[in-house]
Amino acid sequence: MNAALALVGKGRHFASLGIREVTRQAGVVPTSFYRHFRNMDDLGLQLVDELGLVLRRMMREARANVLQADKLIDESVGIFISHARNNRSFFMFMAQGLAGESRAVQEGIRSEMRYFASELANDLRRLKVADHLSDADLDMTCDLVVRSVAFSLTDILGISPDDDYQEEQVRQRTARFLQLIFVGAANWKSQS
Amino acid sequence: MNAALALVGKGRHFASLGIREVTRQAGVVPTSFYRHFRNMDDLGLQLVDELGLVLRRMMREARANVLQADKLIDESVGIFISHARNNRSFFMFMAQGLAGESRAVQEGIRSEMRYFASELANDLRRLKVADHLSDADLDMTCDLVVRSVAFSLTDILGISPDDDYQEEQVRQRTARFLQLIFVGAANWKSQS
DNA sequence: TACTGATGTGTACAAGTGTTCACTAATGTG
DNA sequence: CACATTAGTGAACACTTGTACACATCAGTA
Repeated sequence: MNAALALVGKGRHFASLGIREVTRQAGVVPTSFYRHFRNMDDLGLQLVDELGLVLRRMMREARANVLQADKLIDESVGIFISHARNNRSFFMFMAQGLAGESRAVQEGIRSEMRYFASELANDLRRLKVADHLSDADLDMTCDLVVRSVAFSLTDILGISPDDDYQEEQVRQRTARFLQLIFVGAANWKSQS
Repeated sequence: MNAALALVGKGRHFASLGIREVTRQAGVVPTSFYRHFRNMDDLGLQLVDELGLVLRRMMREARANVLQADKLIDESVGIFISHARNNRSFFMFMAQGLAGESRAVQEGIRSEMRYFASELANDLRRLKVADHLSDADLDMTCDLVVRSVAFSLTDILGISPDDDYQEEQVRQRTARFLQLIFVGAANWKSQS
């Protein structure tokens, strides 16, 4: 799994990886592959599971650092970007998988995102921001937030890892997207 | 190019296509490939160019049908979805390319989206909605709109082409995303 | 100690891969 | 008409690919 991630991190697309290629990168003979996975799709699915762990770690860190609703957005975006930086390959895999060729992987990632969005909604309920929103509308808002941040992935991963200027640009743009969405949510009339 | 698109439409990922595979689908001998393209990346780039045409056609139709700002959102989302339906393979290619393995294709699609967003901004300026927004803020809003719609691609393309119920769900959700964004824009205080 | 389960190794094979080269058929222009 | 350009052909090359099978190594347990 690390070998596959490493290749993805080097710019390869997961869908184009072969068993031999992965085992070669892992420093192991091709046949060993079958001791762990039935095929590449299977490996992809297990990567999605690990991706879930990464996202949960990120969420935990965000909850620990974002104490008041004040700097919520900037802080969260910052945490997200630094995680995307430190787990570059994982997030690349995620971005690829959203339109990948394995339906199962696709659905897995989608489901991780839904979970993430629902947890975000819970946190916002707890923080008592957006009390005027119905549950459904809050869920929708969080869904849109998660999607927007996820889309920013393609921005972040597209720039060189040490281009601090461009990274700052992405950070600001993403934060403003979220601000725009939250302004929308604040003025949203539920059941309109 | 049609052969490649056809394979993508069948669920394959562009990055995993080979020259022989494409020429086989095209009913042509592998060597013929080199008469038209230098390699698969080259083919991808030319597909991006054609994608531009598809998007422009879509924009033209939208401009013709959306006369008043009244039903703007619902109408536009409808047009988008019907185009995504009729050019399924093209939009699949687009969704894949955003995180594809060819940096050039990636950049090409990104640039088409930027162009689309800027045209949208111009249209909105012409319609005199959002007059209170600075140019930069309107651009940002349109960028977010285009991203959200683009993300919906993965929703639409994920469902079976004749599942009308799910398609209607996606249509409504996408429309509500855009409404939320526009409510945000309407209450946005520029240069805040 | 002997056994078992998990992991890794070599060898093998049939099929598929990208790319080359010289050749052919059709097209439209001078 | 002759000629150059374009698109397609077929054989050949050296690799790479997925997968199967029998075998080796090691950990831990009874």
